[in-house]
Amino acid sequence: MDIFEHFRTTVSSVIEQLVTAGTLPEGTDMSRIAVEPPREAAHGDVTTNAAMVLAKPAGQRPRDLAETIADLLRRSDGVAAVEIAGPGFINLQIDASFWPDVVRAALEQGERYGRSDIGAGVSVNVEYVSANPTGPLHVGHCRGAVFGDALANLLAFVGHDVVREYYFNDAGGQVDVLARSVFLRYREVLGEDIGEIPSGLYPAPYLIPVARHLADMHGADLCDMPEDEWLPLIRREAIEFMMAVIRSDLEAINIKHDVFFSESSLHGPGGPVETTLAALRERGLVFEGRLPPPKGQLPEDWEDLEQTLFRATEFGDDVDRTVIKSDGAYTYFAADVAYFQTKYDRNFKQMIYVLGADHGGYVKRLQAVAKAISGGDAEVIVLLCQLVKLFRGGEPVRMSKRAGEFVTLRELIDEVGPDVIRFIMLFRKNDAPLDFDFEKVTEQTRENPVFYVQYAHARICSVMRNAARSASGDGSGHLALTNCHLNLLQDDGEIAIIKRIAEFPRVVQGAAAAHEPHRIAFYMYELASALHAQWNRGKELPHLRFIDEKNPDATAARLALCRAVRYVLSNGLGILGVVPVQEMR
RNA sequence: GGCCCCGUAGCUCAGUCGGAUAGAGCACCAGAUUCCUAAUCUGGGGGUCGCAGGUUCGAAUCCUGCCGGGGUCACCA
Repeated sequence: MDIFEHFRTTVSSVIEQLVTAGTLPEGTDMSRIAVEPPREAAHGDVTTNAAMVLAKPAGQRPRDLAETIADLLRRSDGVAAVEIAGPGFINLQIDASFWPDVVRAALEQGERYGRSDIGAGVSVNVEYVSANPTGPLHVGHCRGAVFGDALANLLAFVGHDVVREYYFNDAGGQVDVLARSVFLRYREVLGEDIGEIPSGLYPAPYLIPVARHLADMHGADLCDMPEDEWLPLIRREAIEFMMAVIRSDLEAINIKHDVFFSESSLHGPGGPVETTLAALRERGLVFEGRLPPPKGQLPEDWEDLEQTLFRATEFGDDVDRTVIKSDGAYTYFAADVAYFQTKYDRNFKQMIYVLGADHGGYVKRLQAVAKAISGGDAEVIVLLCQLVKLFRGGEPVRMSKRAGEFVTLRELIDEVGPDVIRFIMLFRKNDAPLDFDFEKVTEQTRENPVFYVQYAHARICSVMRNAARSASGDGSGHLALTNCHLNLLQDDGEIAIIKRIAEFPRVVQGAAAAHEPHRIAFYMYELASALHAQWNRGKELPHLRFIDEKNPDATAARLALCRAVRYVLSNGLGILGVVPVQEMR
């Protein structure tokens, strides 16, 4: 039950009548016609700009054409009144008999209400987090993690086949540094005095447990090995250990990936890196060459070296990108190219990369790769999350990554809880910066939107519990609720809630199309607001209370409405990955 | 210097593929609880949508230029 879809159809059929009548030319473009909720409730329930958009092809003034359209709309089903306003808006007032259908649809569809199939047939790969396995996740990873997860939920909700993917760099210098750092800790665990951790190695103590594990398994054996023997062994152990830590941190904020993709699996003889680059070389897109010096300030140690390059400029990038360094090693980007190829081979049509704002420079090269490999068949969508600034009581929290001092995601979860983190992170557009204050977000105050929305859900649950106990409320069963007299819901506040419910599918589709899960969070807030407002009206006007023992029929209808709201809250919070709590005390 | 993002109420932010009188929370002021959870609600004041042009029936939204803030800029991961 999407009323806007319904009335879009109504408007379309009216336009077709006008085409048949010759008022409008054949093949009139209807794509610019909007059928949507007006910004102001006073303007009716549904509004369309059709007359203004079609005025030119019709050769009429907007308001004159609006009159013609309005006349036809007046005769359509479900339309109670039609008004022309402003420069030519056509405002529809929906027949009161329509609203019960909205509630009924929400109840019947329940957990499916708001879902759609607009994404059917388009498989999407959403890659997010993808932090290196060299340490636990910290707050810097948090926003992208939550955003990516909610986006994946959202896309799945509208019918996409979604795979949630984590790409981890287990090849290259960083993980060797990790292994050496662990080796040092290992010797420390065995009783050796290692002194200060040399610069260039990871100083933080989170590696000690890995070292202890190694000591348990191997005793002191590794000390006697040459580096080229212990390094790969420790590296493997350390990566496995860190990935386990990362996975469990992610689970603690309700995030689960479908695929953990290893960078090193791309390397090796005959592997994707080799074959992908070879194929591009065949096409002349990978070649030996030199790069112009970088613009602006020239780095001290810049040298004009011959490298192996990917011809990114042919696909819209600013410069060609190195795939094999002057020392013969592959760049990280070379693995990226091969990685994209594997995604493309897995038949994804959209590859979404959720990255931090500091990776903005990667957008063009990733899109260039997509164009080169898929020829435009698959699309790379890069979504950048702005950084999060941490505060405590208004004071910035200082972090120094070099000294190993940073707030880990785990600490954040332990202190404020997953729901607060997720909702706050999603209650903002992803490309806007975010200040996160430990103290403010844990206060259960009115300025905390998480509790506001959860409270609405808890309130409904409370009403249900009370209704189940009282004589009038035995109709908490599903069928009893859908068969009750929903046309008794006539109070302005009740209608306002129903209108919100009616918007949900549209909001979900808009949010999905724009890749903006925050729209769901704001919608949740508005729906909660409508519910709280109606609750409070019952204080002054007892006959409007959800449970009115003198009026069992109205009570049954309102319980049905509550249940519908509960489904919407629960479905929406489900997309955000926030738990719809049943009780708050 | 090149590229990307941001600039909306005192503060933090929404603003639907361009729509009507630009919205919400906080803060401030005035109210609401014998009664379904006051973690709630009702009312009030508060705006040069950074600036200047352009596109059109119509611009916070699209285009150009400028101002201000942030990010990023060969072989690093």
